[in-house]
Order: sequence, then C-alpha cells, then structure tokens
Amino acid sequence: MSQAELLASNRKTLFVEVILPLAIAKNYTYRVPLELNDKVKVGCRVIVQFGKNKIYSAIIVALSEEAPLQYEAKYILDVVDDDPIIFPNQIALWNWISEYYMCFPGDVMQAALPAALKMASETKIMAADDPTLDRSQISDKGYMILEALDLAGELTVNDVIKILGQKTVFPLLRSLFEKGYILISEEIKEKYKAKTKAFLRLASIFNDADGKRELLDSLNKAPKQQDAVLAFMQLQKTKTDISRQDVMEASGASASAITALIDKGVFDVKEKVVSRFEGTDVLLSPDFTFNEAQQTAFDQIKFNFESKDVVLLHGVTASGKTQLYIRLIEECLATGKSALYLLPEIALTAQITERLKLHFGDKLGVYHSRFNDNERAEVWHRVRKGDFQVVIGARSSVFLPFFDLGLIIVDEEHENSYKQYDPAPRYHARDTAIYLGHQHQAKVLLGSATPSVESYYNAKAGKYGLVELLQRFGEAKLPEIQIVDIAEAGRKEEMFSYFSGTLLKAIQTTIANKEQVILFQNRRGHTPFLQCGTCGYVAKCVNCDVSLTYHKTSNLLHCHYCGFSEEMPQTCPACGLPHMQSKGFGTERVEEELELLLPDLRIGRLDLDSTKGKHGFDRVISAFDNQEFDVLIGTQMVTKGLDFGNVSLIGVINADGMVNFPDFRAYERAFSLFSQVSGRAGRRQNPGQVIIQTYTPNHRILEQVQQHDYEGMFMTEVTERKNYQYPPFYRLIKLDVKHKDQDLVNDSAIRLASLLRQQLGARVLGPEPPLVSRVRNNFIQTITLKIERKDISISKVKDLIKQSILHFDLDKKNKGVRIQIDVDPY
DNA sequence: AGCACGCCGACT
DNA sequence: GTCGGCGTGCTC
Repeated sequence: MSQAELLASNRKTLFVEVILPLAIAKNYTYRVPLELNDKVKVGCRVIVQFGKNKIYSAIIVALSEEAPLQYEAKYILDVVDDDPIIFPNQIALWNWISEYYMCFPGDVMQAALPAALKMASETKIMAADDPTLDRSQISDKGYMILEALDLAGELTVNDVIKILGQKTVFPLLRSLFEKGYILISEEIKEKYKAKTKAFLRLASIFNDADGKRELLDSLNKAPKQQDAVLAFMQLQKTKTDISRQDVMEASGASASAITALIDKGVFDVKEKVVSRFEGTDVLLSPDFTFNEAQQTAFDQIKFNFESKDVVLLHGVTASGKTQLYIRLIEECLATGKSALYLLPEIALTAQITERLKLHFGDKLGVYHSRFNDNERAEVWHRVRKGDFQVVIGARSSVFLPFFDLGLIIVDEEHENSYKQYDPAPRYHARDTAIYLGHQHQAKVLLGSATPSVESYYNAKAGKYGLVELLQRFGEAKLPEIQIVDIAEAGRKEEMFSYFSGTLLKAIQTTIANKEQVILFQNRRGHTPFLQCGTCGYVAKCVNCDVSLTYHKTSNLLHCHYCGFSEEMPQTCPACGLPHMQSKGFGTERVEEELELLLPDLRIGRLDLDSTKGKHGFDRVISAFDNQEFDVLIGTQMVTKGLDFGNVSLIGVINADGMVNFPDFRAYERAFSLFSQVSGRAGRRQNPGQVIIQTYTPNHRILEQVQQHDYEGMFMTEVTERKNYQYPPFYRLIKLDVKHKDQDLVNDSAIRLASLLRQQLGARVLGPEPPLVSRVRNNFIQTITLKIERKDISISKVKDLIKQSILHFDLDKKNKGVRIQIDVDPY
C-alpha cells in the first residue's frame, strides 16, 4: 500500500466483529478509533466494554467498513496483540464446533484459549481522599466499605461482596461513587506472565585482573560474598549467561549475600525472559528398527494415506504402535510440517512424554490440564511461533494455533474421555481432529487396540483406510484369559472375601516369582452404598439422586456427583435401628480386604482419590514401575496405555457392573476395557495371565474377550445397532431439560418433546428421567433424537431443534427451565 | 455470564 | 412509605 492509500484507509472508520468469552448467541460489533485502525487484525484480542460495567478481551473475527444500522457501536478500548493470537483456520474450527455441537462461539473460545490468555476485568475500588466529606450521612454498609478501604487502600468487588455478605453491591457502590466517597476503576489484567530470571554481570570496573584482585581483597571480611564472586568467576569460564541462582548453587551463598553484592555495585542484574520448559539437552535415542509386522503396517499406512485422509490402525496392545507413530512423525517433520499426537488425559504419563522427548527433544511441546495456566499459555505461544513442531496433548490440544499440520495421530481413539461432557462445548476431540486435519490437508491416523465401533465401521465401509497389526512385539504372546464364576466358587466355599481361590492362588504364585499384579475394580471409594438391613433405607445425597459412597480415608460419605459429604450415620435415619450395612465395594475396600488376606503384600492404589495433585498420578505409576509395591489396585486408570514390564497377572474383581450397564455402548465399552486391562499383562516373553471374576460367566461379551475376538464383538454390535437405531447407523442428539422444580421439569420436557415431534415426528424419544435424575438439586428429564443418515440433513435437524427451543422459551410456562444439548452423546 | 430494571415483603 | 430481596432481559 502506498503512503497515500494508507492515509486514506486510516481515515475510514472501521468496525470489528468480535467473539466474547460468554455464553451468548451472537457476535458483537464494535467501532475502531482511527488511531487503532492499523492495529486491528482478524485474530487479535481487543479490549471492549460489554454492558454497563464489564470489560472483556474479545477476539476479532471480521473487519468491516459498514456501520451497523440497528444500534450505535461502542468503541473498542484497546488492541492487545500486535500479531494475531489465533489463525483464520482456528476461527473456522471454532465456528464448525459451535455449529456441529450446537453451542455458543463464546463457549468454544472459553475451552480453546488457555486461561492466561483470557483477560478478565477486575473492578477496583479506592477511597476518594477528600477530608471535607462528611461520613455521618452514609448507611452502615457504606460505612463498612469506607472503613475497609481505610485499612486496605483498595478493594475489589469480590472483597466488597465478602465484607457485606451479600451479592448485590453495585447499587451501593454506585451511590457511594456518585456522592464522591469512592473511585471506581476497571483494570484489565493480562494473566499470562512470561517467566524471568535474574542474570548477573560483573560491573565493568572489575573486569581486568587488577580489578578482580582488588575486589576479592575488599571482600575479605565477607567470606560468603567472596565465595559468591569466586564462584561467579569460575562459572564465567564455561558459560556466558550466569543466573543469580547459578551463583547461589555454585557457591552456597545465600540470597542476601548476593543482594548485598548487587547493592554494592559489584554485580549488575538483568532480568531476562526464560522458557518454563528449560531446554534439557536430551540425547536423541539410538535408532530403532521395525520388525516385519511393523514394517508392513508402516508401508500400508503410507499406502492408504495416498488415497485416504483418515486411516485406522487396529493394533493389539504391545504391538509397537508408538514406534510407528514416531517414525510417521519424523517423516512428517522432514517435509517441514508439524504434527499433533493426541492422547486421552490420563494416558499422558511421564512414560510416554519421556519416550517422545528422546526422539524430538525440544521440538516437542506437551499440553494437558495438569499444566498450570502460564505453562499452557507458553505452549500456545511457542506452537504459534513454530518452536514446537510436535505437540503431544490431551483433548484441548486440537485448539492450539498450528499453522501447517501434516499429521494428526489420535491414539486410543476409542476412549470416551475424548468427548467433553460438562461445560459446553460438548465436542469430541477425535472428530474435531478429523475436521482439523481436513482444514490443514493433514493426514489423520486413528490408533487403538479396540477401535470404537463407529471408526471400525467407517474403515470397513471404505471411508477410512484400515491397517491391522495383530501380532505382539517380539516374543510376547496374547495373555491367557480365565473366567471365574463367583457364584460357583461361593457354593464350593472357595470365595475369600472378594477373591476366588483361583485369583488368590495366582496372586501368591505371581508374587513368589517376583512379578507384579494389577487388580481392577471399576469403583472408587470404600463402600458404594449404605443400606439399612431392617427398613431398606439407602443413604443418599441431599442434592443428587445417587447413593453416597463411604470413603475410608476421610471417614465420610461422599457424593461423586456434587462433592457433598457427611458423617456416616450410626443408626438408620429412617427407622432409628443400628442396622446400617455396607453394600458393594470400591477400590479402598478391595485394598483393605486384600491386606487382611495377605498381610505381607505391598499394595498401592490408583484412582481419582490417590492421585490428587500435580504429580500424584505419575508418582503412583513410577513407584509401581520401580517395584515399590507388588499389587496395584485401580479403577479404569490402570488400563490407559501404561507399560509395566514386570506385570504378569491381571485380576478383574467383578466384571458384572461393567457388562450390565444400561447403555447402548455398554458391551463395546466392557469389551474394550477388559481387553485393554488384559493387555497390561505379559509383555516381553511371558504371555501373562488374566483372571476375570463374574456372576455371568457365559455372557457373550466375556467369551469374546476371552477369545480376543474383536471382530466377533464388532459384528454382533453392528447388527444390534442397526436393529435398534444406534450409531453408526443413526446420529444421536440428547437434550437435557433441567430445573429445581420436579413437576415443572416433567411438564416442560413433555412440552418440548411435543414441539420437537411436530417437526421431527418419531425421531423424538422421551422424555424420560436419566439414570441419575437429580444432580446438584436440579431435576433432569432427557429427550433423545435418533436421526437417520439419509432422507434428512443433519443441519436441517439442528435448525428445527433451534426453532423448537425458541418456541419453547416463548411459552411463559417454561420459565427458567434450562436446556442442554449434547450432539453425539457418547 | 453480569448487571440493571422492576416488582413484592419487613422494617424505620 | 422505603430498603433491599430476588426475578426477567439486554448487552454492540
């Protein structure tokens, strides 16, 4: 652009359409002050005022020269970024998600941006120091605020809410402001802080030999300082940048000794921005070679990629899938493109990241929820700059600002934790990754030992390429799976607490061989419910329609839905008799019973409760890996792609809960869970042994698990799903209707269902109460839509749903009833 | 999501 | 009669 054109364009008034980080249906348009004209770009953050008091950082999604006609646009207050923080591709991805999953763009923005990049306004309140003002006129509450201000200097709105113990404080603050007692300012804070480190330099007068000698002499009476200076001089020989911390470590001098030297002018300090991910100089690992099966699979994957964008790799556990991934990523990087490796959150252990670090060194970025906000923001920036060409991450890494992806790997593709359930956007990371791959024209590889029925179906139908790797790596054989009938064992008096004689004996033999055991019980806590033996009363949560689980560690009853907890009742609250009995058992109880039976065992537990904290999970894993205990008892967590060389026995304490779960996916899930957990047994030469305890030993799914018959499971599932109109033949959309008033929910849900039926007929099922029909004091009714893949377009269906909800909201009888939409709810 | 405006009960 | 509680409806 020429200078003249630039000036001309600068004089035009621009308008920007922005996404606000809120659950609002629309985007909003703001006016750009002329002086910011050349700073506004699509993808940059801007500061805007929204409503009367609130200030947000929003993202520009479009520029325009047309003034809106219906309203007068407010000015944007500032532009945060010089360069776009997100790319146009990502805006398209956000739009796709908000349309496909029927949520607001602001919901997607909330999920996509690391918290540190979402700035929030903080309203600060300060006292107006005008001594002439008479305070005797103000209300008690106003007076309390002024007194607090005298003490603290400034307060936030939250502080005021706390001080007054009430939520509505704005009218009061407003009147105080109007009367001139206080000042109110909105401060917007960038939460992301680059990490800095203090680096030291010797003041220039001490740079020659004489200066150095004089300096050391002068410090004769301060030996610690002298040590520090000596250490510094020593470090200078090998390093150019010497941090304050380096000197402290090398000399043993305290922080105050260094500070004294700085004050004396011996050292100059310079703060430099450093990475939170210190470039640990990793030695790249020696090259590995594929075995024959791997090489064939590798060639097939590449062959399939020539004609297909998505390939499903069906590879049994321990078949060496990770090595295939590594080689594929290497080839992708060689073409100058970057790669994304997705894993379910809990599979992202130190084990797997270390392994990738070995190959990709500091080109590898890691992104998951156990990182803090600053770390996540830093990964974001470094992906955007292209520092990280390989990213390994959980669900939300599909939102990172990639600009040239060549390959996306979705490992453990069947995992349901790829689907986000609770806050919107209720997106599926595998499906989002396929869209993302499409945007970048990248290849997508789905990997699993037990692929989801829909992915396998897509592969069989030719939509995806299919590569099978059904041979375990090296000598390893598939484990032998034994089904134990607990009822029969009981009759023969071979049950010891929850353990059959078979399992108990196997544990003892395994330990005697100095090998390890994993026991799987898919319930955490100690006792899942507590029932009165006389009147049948069950201890339930006061907020939710679920039984309370007793946890031994806290000695309390806990609700796993809302977090409510209470003391264990000694007598039945209903009939008053002391007959409360424990029913069922969780991981804690299994641990306790096993301790009683085999007191010499060293037992560890892996569940949500034992892995709290940033490194909790990795700590338990590595302790087990280092053979600090013999037996690991855990929930599904133990199934997630962990590699333990020394485990040769897996026990499933009770398979029935998984198999009999009332859900169309129950069998598929049970098959994959038992297969995955079995896969933990016997790597290397030892084939390993799996014992599954059950009351229904002849159940079809257990037989298929036993035979390692994925294909058989798939075929029976496909027939069932076709007959009963489930995915992959039909799409599901679930609508949850929620309210605190049970009758209102029931009536409203019926009204909504009938509105939907007018448009969609028999595709609408329900309403019916879900398994847990009350959570956090809200009653729930569920309406399910089954939509065929021909005859009607899915976007048409979504439009009709939106229209029906619009109608629903207009009906005053439905006031306050909330509707939550979940597309593909699995 | 906030926050304002507006309508009803308990207190000066 | 007002203060302050909570319930609807905009916000560029």
